[in-house]
Amino acid sequence: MKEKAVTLNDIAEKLNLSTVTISKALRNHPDISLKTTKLIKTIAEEMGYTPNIMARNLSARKSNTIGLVVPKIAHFFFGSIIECVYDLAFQNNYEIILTVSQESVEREKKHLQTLLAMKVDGIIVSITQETTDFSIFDMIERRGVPLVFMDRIPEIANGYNTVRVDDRGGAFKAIEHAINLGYKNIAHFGGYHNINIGRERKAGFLEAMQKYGLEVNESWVTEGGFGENYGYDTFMKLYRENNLPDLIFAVTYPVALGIYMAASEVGLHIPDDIDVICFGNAKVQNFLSPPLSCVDQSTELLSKHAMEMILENIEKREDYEPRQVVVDTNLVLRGTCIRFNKNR
Amino acid sequence: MKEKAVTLNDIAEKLNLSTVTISKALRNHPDISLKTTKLIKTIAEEMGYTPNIMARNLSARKSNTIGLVVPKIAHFFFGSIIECVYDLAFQNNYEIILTVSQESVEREKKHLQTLLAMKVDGIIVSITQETTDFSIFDMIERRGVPLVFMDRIPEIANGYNTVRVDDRGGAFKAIEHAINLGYKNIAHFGGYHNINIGRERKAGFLEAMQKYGLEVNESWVTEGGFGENYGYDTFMKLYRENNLPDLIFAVTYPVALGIYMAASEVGLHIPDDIDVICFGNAKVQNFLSPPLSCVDQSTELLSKHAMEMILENIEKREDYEPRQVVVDTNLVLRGTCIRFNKNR
DNA sequence: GCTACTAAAGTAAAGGATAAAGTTATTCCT
DNA sequence: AGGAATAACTTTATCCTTTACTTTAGTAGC
Repeated sequence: MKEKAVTLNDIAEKLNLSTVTISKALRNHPDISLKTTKLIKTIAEEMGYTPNIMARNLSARKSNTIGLVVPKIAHFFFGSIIECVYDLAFQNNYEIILTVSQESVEREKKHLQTLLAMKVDGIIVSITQETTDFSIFDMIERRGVPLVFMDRIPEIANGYNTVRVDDRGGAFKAIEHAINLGYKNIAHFGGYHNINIGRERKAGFLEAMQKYGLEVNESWVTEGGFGENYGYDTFMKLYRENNLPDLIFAVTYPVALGIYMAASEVGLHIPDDIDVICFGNAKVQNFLSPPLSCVDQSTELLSKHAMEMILENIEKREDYEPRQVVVDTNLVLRGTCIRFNKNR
Repeated sequence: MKEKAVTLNDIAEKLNLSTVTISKALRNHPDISLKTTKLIKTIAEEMGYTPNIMARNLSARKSNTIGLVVPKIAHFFFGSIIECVYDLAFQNNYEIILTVSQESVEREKKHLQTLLAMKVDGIIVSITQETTDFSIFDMIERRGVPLVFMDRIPEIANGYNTVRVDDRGGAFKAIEHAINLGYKNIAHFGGYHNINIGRERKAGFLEAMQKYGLEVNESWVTEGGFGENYGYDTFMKLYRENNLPDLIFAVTYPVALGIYMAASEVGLHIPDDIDVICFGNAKVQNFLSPPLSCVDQSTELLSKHAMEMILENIEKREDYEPRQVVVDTNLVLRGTCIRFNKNR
């Protein structure tokens, strides 16, 4: 019933050659004559040979595999990142082992250990919101496994490869634009501070406000995560207190979606009654009404840099010096935050 | 500089025991006394031992790994599927090797070969829109590798494990609901017919129309894919021809998004001027105005069945009989397709 | 005191592929 | 002709772990 897989040995026996000759021929090794190589390849194809990757990796001490650890999948940002990374890996003949921490520190640690055990050639990781113990990363370094932090990076990342978005600059860009339109009463629904993206986006917001001498209303600067509920609840709270700003800068687009929902529920119209802009781009923003403006962070660039770094690090090994890359942002203006309504 | 990984042998040498004893102890084999087992585990921990999964898999002829092939990642439906599958795998101590075909037949084939080469214990696959050559799947079967088709399944799936959504029933449910509201002029922006979900959804639409004796306007039943552009373009075409229906049933939610965009562009209001309902649920539908009603297909159920089948198939091997599972759908009513506007 | 059995460990081989070093046979150079 | 260089293979060792079988010592039963 079950067909046994064809091995190098099977081919070798059939052709009365040694296993190694087969192996070399299939890898186009110059040791083997063109004629023999051709013959071997034909027969291998005919017999339906597929290499045993486990055996190959074990023997070659190289897996052509990169581990990827992300906190979430069904999320536009990470979905795009993953897609890009997979694409680049495919182009470079690498396999990706994707693992998902679901924002859980224990899972993250377990996944990293698994990746080490699988002998991946390198690891790209976006840490969870709560990662505070970095000993595992030191261990990875000591093992000599190339490592790149992407987007979500630890506080002390010196000596590590990092690729991140210019969160602070992006936030600054957005707020500066809003201020130039005439906005003064600006709120920031911010993310958690223990993660760089939360801190930096807030910092950019504050920087812009300060630069233009605008007062920051404490009750308008909140901290509460990255999800729809947070946006919805915070908006509702301010609405009930009759304390709404003119513009809200949301830390992520789901937070902005929560705001859209709340606004529509209480009959306030965006962008006339209250305006919104957010950090992070997603396709759906085009289909909202009004289409949501945002600070775009290029997942392509992020992924490209991360892959380039990891591949270079894998190739050069000891001779490689870790780099810190910061990717620039773009302000994408659609139907919000494009004019200041004086009659508010 | 680089720390060499600790192997069973290293522990064995340190303790003056044989490698096998260490291996057995770490796997709680009854051959080894409790005392020795404890000692070995302590030392192993101390030395920072991590098993070499390549070697283990090679030796044990089992990888505890399931291959997953999907056409897309950054897509709500597949994103959710993947997330669910990963979750279930984690709970069952399996690893997932995810590969993405990007709707390309060649990539799909290559990925399947890679998964075979990696000696995964089973494969779950959602085929591309264009997969017509199924010989590779026969090969997988002959190799005795458990296989489950999920959501997107081949035409002739007898003898294979399949898990799919009741596309026809779901479509029927939606159209029947609409007809009961009073709708008569209903269009269907359908998907490609060479894939089951395209065919079946259309069949459900036609079935409902026929059951209630409604005429099907040929120019309202189109075939063109699953993306935003298709929805947008088709709507615009009908609009220019002054040939818009009262309700459009979109084959996917991106198609519906395209319709939303087009409608807003030409100043038509949903759901009063023209109404929409679609197949497929996504979080963002709640944040559109009006919130988009749809036929919900449970990714949890789909994934759960697929994983259960593959795990059972892996365990029972030869004694296993392939199953065909059909998952039911739910009509989720939000802001569209909830009343029929007579003044149209 | 002898056989039978069990507990706890060890030995050898297998698993499939690759790296490094070794073997022929042939060609080339002077 | 003698020696080096090269082409085309083969041999052997290695990667690390597991499986199947064997050994050894000690205990129980009669």
